[in-house]
Amino acid sequence: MATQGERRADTRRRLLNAAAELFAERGVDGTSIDAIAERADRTSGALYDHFGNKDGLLLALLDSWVTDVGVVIGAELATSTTLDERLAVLWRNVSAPAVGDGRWMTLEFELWTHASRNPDLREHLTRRYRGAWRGIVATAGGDTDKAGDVGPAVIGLLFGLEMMRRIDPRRVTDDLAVTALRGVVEACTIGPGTIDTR
Amino acid sequence: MATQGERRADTRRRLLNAAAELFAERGVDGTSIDAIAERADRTSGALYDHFGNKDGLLLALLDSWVTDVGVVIGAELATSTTLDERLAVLWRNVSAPAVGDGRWMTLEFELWTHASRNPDLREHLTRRYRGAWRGIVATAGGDTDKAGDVGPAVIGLLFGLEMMRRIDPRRVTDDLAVTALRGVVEACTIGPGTIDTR
DNA sequence: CAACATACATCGGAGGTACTATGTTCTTGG
DNA sequence: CCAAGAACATAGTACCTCCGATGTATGTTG
Repeated sequence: MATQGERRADTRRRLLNAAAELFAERGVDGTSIDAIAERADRTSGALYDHFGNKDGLLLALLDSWVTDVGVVIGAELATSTTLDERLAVLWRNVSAPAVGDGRWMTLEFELWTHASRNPDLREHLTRRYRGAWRGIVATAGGDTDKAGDVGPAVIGLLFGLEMMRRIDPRRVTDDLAVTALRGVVEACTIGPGTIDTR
Repeated sequence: MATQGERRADTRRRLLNAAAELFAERGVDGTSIDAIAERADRTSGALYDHFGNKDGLLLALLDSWVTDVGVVIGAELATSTTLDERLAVLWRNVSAPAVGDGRWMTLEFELWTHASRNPDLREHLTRRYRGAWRGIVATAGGDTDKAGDVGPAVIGLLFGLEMMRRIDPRRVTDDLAVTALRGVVEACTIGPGTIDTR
């Protein structure tokens, strides 16, 4: 019934979903092409026809996640006014993202690790993160000279806090995250040692 | 000439060094037991006799790294007085550690990823990080109620900043790191919104 | 120097891996 | 209705992997 294009798009979704699940469960290296194809009710031949090889699948998966999460964060930021609210939005989308059953950051770290040894993947990640850093400046920072530094600092803290939360969830509360994030934003946008009480 | 114990200790060191190199180069999953043994000029039989399996080797390697880096950090902290100096010490030992030719954090992230799917490893890491968090409180924090939170926040920021630095080294300067770390310390130890200019 | 222990090597089974070349079925434009 | 090709399956190659049972040389002890 479905046209060829529709069927192809469906299998692409199936393969990406299966890969996301298995990568999060067993890791990228621990997941075989055949296992992904099997969970997607397809065969390895279809997978290679779509993505070429394992890295191609990784890149495609990465892109699909980024657009999904980006859309959610953008929508939530649009309805928030204060700095604390915005920081809470960022943290919530890292610690308990609406998309992907909490598999996002697991996958993100995995992709980062892989990128540190794969030039193509690394270049891709570099572009992504630079975009995210710019978004942070627009979201949290003012227009000071040092405001540019707030991007890597905030994203870094978000990621690092999530790592610590995975180690000990009780110790990394939402309040702690927002407090720490505010500290970084103030330090990076206003300058060392002086802060207004608002 | 050497006694049995000395030879065994030497083999152990060789295997650990080989594993550290290969894990950093190709990743844990990308490294075979045979490759480790070969680089150490031993065989897989010796490796199994020493560590039982790959996870045993990982745990042993983890312990050796932690003690090494811990000693260095401790020594450097002892000779530093101001908060900024101490934070700079922490950052330097993360971004350019004296031990391991910069392979430490690569390995640390790898181990973290592995631990997220291996209960034994995770428990091990949990204990390690809790110890590190306590060390941070003693190093950077005062004795406020919220001072306990400074541990996960500072370690998280250190790790996250290093992740960002790997993506774009020029954007994450030492000054940025110390500034951001100070912001987190102040926000977590003193409380929200108010900071003395000293 | 006999009796034993230690430290490591050898060898191989059983299975998994990424990837490819070639089929097969179905859609679709003319 | 039919040829062209898209979408996927099949079956295979060539290789690598962990792991352990067994063998052996070296060290140590009574």
